[in-house]
Amino acid sequence: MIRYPSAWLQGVSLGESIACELRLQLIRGTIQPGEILSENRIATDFGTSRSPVREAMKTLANEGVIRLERMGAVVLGLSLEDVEELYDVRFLIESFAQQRLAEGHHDSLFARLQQMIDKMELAVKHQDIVDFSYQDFCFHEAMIKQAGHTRIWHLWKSIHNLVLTVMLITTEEVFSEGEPKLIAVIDKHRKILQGLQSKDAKVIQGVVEEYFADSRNTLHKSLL
Amino acid sequence: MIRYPSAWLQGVSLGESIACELRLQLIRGTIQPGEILSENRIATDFGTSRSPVREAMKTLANEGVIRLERMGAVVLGLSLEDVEELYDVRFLIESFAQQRLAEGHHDSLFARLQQMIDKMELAVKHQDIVDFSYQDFCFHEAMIKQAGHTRIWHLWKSIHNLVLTVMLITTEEVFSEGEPKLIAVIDKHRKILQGLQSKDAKVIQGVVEEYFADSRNTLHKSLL
DNA sequence: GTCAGTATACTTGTATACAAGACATCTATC
DNA sequence: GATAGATGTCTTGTATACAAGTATACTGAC
Repeated sequence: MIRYPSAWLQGVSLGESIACELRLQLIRGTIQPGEILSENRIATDFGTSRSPVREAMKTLANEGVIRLERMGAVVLGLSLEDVEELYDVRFLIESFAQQRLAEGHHDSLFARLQQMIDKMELAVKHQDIVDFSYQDFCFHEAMIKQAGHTRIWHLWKSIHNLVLTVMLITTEEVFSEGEPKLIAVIDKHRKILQGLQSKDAKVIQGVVEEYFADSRNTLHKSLL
Repeated sequence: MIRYPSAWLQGVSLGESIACELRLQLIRGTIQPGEILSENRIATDFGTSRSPVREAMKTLANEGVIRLERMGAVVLGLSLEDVEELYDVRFLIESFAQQRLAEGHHDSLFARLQQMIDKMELAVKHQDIVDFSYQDFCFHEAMIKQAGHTRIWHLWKSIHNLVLTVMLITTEEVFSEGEPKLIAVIDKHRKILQGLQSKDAKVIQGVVEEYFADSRNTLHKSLL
C-alpha cells in the first residue's frame, strides 16, 4: 500500500499535509468509520501543535469524510456508495465543463491533454502508479479549468483533493490488474480528447456519459 | 442597508460569525475587489485574536470571494457574472435533486415546503426581509437535503452561505420594488412545489428551468 | 539620477496557553 | 441497590507568542 506521495506535498503547509495523509487513511479505511478523532491525539501523532491539525480537520469536514462535533470528530470515511456519488458529481461538473468547451478554440488545451496521455503511457511503461494517477487527475482538472467558469471551478476545488486521493487508490488497484486494463483507461481519455476535438456538443455528451458509465462499471467490478 | 441578522449567528463560533459579516460586506461591495485584507487588521477591527479571523479567511477563500496569497488576502468579491454563475451551479444542484424527488414518497417534505411558503406570505405582510429570505433559503435547502445524496449535499453546503447572503441582498432589493414582485417570487415557489407533487420528471425539469430562467432575468433587470 | 544593499515593518504559519463546557466515573445519600 | 451530585479529565474555541519570509522604503555609493 502506497503512502501519500511526498512529491505532492512540496511547498504545502503542515495543515494541508496532515489533511492529505489523514484523507488517504480515511478513504482507505485505515482509520475506520465511527472512530473518534481528537485534535490533541492527532497533533501528538504527527508531532505538531493543534493549529495545523485543526486546519486539516476543518478541510476534511468540508469534504465530508469526517464530521466535527462537540467532543471529537467522528470518522465517516468514504463508502462505495459515496464514491459512486462522487462520480455523480464529477459527471455533473465535467459534462458541464465539456459542453462549454464545444465552443471556442482550445487547441493549446488539446495539445496539453495529448501530452498528459503520452505521460500516462510512459507511466505504464515505468510502472509509475503515482504519476499515472497524477496525469489522470491533471487531465480532468485541465478540462474543467479551461471551461472558464469560476463557480464550477470552485466546485471542483472543493472535491479535487478527494478525487485525487480516490484516483491514487483506484490506480493502485488497476495497476495490479495488469497492463490491458491500464491501456483501456488511457484509451478512455483518448476518446474524451477526440470528443472535444469534434466540437460537437452531442458527441461530447455521449463520450462523457460513456466515460462515467464505464468508470462506475469498473468500480462495481473492483468491489467483487 | 441591512446588517447580517444576528439571529443567524446564534450559537455559531466567532470564526463563522466573522466570516458571515465579512461575506456580506464582500458581496455588497462595501469591501471592494482588489483590496488587501490582513488577518491582523481584521482581528483588531473585530476586536478578536487572529485565530477566528484565520478560520473565517479560509472559509471565504473556499467560497471564492477572496484569494489567499503570501502577503495578505486579495478581495475578489462577487461580480454580476459570478452571481449568474452561482445560479448555474444552483441550477445543476437543484435540478439534480428535484429529479431524484420525482421518485419515492415525500409528503412530509411537501408539507414543510407549504409551511415555508405560508411563512413567506406572512413575512411580506410584516415587511420582514430577513425572514422572507430565510424561508426562501430553507425551501431550497430542504429539497436538496431530502434528495438524500451525500455528495450533492456537500456541494450545496460549500455554497449555501454564499447563497443565503445573496438571497438576503436580493430580497432587500425585491422588497423595495413593492408587493407584486414579492408575490411573484412566492408564486414561483408554489410552482416548484406543484411540480414536485406531480411526480413527473419532465414536468419537474421544466419547472426548474423556468424558475432559474426567471431568476436570471430578474437579476439582469435589477442590474439596470 | 540610478542602482545595490540593508534595515524595517508587516505578513503568514505554527506553537503554546488559557478558559469554558461536556462526559464519565466515583461517591455519598436515600 | 439506585440515584443525585461532585470531581477530574477530556474536549474544543480563542488568545497570545514566536519564527521565518517578503515587500517596501531608505541609505549610500557611483
